[in-house]
Amino acid sequence: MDGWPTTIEELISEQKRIARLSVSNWEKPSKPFVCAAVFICYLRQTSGPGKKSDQGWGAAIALFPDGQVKTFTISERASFDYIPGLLALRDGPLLEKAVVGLNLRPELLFVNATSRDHPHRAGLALHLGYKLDIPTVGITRKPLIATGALPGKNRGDRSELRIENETVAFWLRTQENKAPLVVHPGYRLDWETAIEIVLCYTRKYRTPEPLRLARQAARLCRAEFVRSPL
DNA sequence: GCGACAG
DNA sequence: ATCTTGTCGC
Repeated sequence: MDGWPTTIEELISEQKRIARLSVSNWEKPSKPFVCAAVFICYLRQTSGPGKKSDQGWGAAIALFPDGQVKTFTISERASFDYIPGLLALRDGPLLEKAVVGLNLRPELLFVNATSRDHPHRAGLALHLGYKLDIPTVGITRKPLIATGALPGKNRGDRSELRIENETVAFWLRTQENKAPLVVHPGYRLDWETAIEIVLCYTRKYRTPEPLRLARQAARLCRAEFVRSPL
């Protein structure tokens, strides 16, 4: 998509700019709303971190209040190597195309990336939300640079993740006896709302339902390609 | 200098 | 992200 930095220097400069933007907090609607998620997976046979030109599949899904699901998938080669802190160079354009392909404006979007837990306080969940002007919640398996003690063992238990004295994300236990995940308040999200939303969408599984469905869709798309390549 | 490092 | 092997649960 348009407007994504293409060099390390451009991205860092954009991250610094996005980090200091001031925007109003999103308020969770009192009525049911459309929630979306976007996910990218890659095909790679080599080991080690992802490289430029790896074939990738992006899937965006919208979950409607009545349970209906709308899906959009797209495949493209990676635009950059994977470099921690610079994920936007690799995944930004494809993530945006996938969400735009849904052809609707969700109230909220889950992204598999950090937000304030970032060297310049502008991880990809925040960046993508800003670019699309959609409130975002970032979900990752582990922090990027923030640190903090693990949460308690019960669903809903949480603990702060900080960079120096600043709280940037939270460990959150969404299922008892399962590994916690990291909740990153993204674009226009305050931490209380982010945690409330994640608990809302994790009644049955550890991963928020929209993100689970997007991951499933992306992997299914990849599997179909592997079965019969063009 | 060495290791760690969202996906 | 992906890989690999085993195990548990619906």
